[in-house]
Amino acid sequence: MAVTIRDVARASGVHVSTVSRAFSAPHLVNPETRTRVLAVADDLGYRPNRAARALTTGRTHNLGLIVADISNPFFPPLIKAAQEQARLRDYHVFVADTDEDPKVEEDLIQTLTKQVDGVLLCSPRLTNRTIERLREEVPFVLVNRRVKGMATVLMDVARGARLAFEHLTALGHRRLALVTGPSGSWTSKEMQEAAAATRDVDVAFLGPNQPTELGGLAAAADVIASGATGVLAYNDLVAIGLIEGLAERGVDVPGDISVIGVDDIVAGRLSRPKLTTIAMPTAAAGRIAVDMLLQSVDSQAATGVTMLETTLIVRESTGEAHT
Amino acid sequence: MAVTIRDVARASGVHVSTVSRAFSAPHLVNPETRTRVLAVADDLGYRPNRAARALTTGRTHNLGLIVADISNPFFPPLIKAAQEQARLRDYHVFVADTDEDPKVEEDLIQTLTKQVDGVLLCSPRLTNRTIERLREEVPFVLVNRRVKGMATVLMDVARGARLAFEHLTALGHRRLALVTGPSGSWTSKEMQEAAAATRDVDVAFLGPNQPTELGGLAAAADVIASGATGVLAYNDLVAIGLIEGLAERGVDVPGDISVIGVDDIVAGRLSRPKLTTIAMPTAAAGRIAVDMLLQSVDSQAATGVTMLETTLIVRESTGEAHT
DNA sequence: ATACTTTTTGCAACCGGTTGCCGAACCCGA
DNA sequence: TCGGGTTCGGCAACCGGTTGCAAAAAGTAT
Repeated sequence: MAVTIRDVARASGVHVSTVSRAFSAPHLVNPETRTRVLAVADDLGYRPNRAARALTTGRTHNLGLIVADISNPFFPPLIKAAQEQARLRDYHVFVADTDEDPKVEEDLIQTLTKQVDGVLLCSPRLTNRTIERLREEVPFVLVNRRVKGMATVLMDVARGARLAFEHLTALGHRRLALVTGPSGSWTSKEMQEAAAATRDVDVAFLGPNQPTELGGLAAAADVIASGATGVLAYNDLVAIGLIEGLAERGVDVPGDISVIGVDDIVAGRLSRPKLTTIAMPTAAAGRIAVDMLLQSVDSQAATGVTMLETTLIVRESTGEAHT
Repeated sequence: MAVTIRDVARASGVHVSTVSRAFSAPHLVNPETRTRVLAVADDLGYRPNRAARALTTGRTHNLGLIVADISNPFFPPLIKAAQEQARLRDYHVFVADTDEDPKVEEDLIQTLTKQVDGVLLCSPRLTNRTIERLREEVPFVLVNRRVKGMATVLMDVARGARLAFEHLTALGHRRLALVTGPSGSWTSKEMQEAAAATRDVDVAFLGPNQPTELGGLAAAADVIASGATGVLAYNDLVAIGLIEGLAERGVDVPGDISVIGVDDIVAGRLSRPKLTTIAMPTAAAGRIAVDMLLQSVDSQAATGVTMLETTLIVRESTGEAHT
């Protein structure tokens, strides 16, 4: 059926091992022989069988990429970048979606483990303990989650949150709120810490909430009840939902309440009012994470933390407080 | 290192073939033996090596899923559903993104081909000829694209478009416009045909456009120039961008112009005005496509067309024409 | 020309499963 | 107790590559 290495060997009058080496260890074969073999291989349309290769080398040349929810616009740029980077290194990527469910997440990892050389865990909801257990089975790189001793790519949300709160206080807001995300979220925790560290103003914690528009919609009542006039939302989706929820209750943004999101998704740029937000370098995170992962696949040295900068982008959803 | 089938065989005092059969051909082994073997396997933490299995069976138990752009909110529900369905059948899914580029798309298919048992092609931008050539190499199922003799899942956009135009004319609009998508798009073509078939009203074709908010934003000028008061956009993203573009030019939706989108993405439900749109059963499409694909992987019978219904959802972006 | 390297190639085992074939064990009825 | 039919399990080849080892070839020094 498919053309194998033996077909190529026969057609070019050399042993299969020579063909194999022509591909995977060029320096071990006479350049002349090599070009001939390659020509024949190309002629026959030979493509190495990755399953066979995986069997002997123990390398599948596949990576796993696990995200909480593909539908969240935060992830696609990261996924795209990761895939592109992986492709450059001749790796393929399995993308899996956990539906924000830690149990699904663990299952998924278990299943993937045998099929991939490494796993990228984005914003995992698992406990540290579980992550540490799982790391025994397969190399990991974490994105947006901190576990001691593990390779990690972080985006500096704490700083972003600080910028957000400073922006709000500079506008005269004195009662602030933080609409948090899911409970297992590192991002959420970082934001809370940043909030706790801001002086001279109250920051109410409202949550946990689903990290979606619906979550924001549902949080609108809480926000109003809290009396806050400036709020930082877990992400843009939540912010957009929140703004909608507030509008339904006759509260204007930014007239009555200022809202800041996180992620800088495209929808935020086009919603009305345009969303003030903290931009996250997701594509860079994806690329870097893949590089770290491949590195730790080769050498067992799988540590190191990369911190990426975030930026506050001021648009229309924040305004001066009415004193 | 990892526990293999031979370890299990040794530990349970049977031959490897028996262990193998205990897993993949239960009826060929004594129930008693089987349970014992399974117990031992479980005890040892044995997991079959998929690469090894793939080597002998020729089945990788992987599927490829190729989409034009993961960032387009239209796809994630489809991807999720497809993955879930695949997982139920013990298959994994490679998701790949072509960036709307036919060349990347072809490359991707070529690379994936050897790694998967079948490929799901969503809204491909390739030519029919190319698709027909590629189908020789691996089973395909197409989503949102019609190529004779190939297994296909379609969503009835033509009918949806008809409903949209009827809705607009019923509101009194007499000059309509269709903001089309990319040139290779089947959906776009269907919409154009539906437009051409509507009687008693002009439908101007504006395009091609990028299938994103930016595309819609850019199309705003054309729409105004066309003098249309009712427009159907290629998808919700385009519609949202268009509404924004119109707003920037002082044109109100739905006051001055009515806009209808396609896909019913969440953002449309939360944008202002809430988007009137044609809902697409994307999750169902993903599930069904996977089933068709797996079916055509087993038996070579790879044909059949499934057409899924679409629905018009009227929200706030359409209104009466001012006569 | 001989001995000794170094490069190039072939040989064959191996990775971890699957599967066709065959014999052993077991069941049944006569 | 024996023949015939099932069921069960073992044997071994095979899938398509990779790789350690050794032989062959080519190059170098003496």
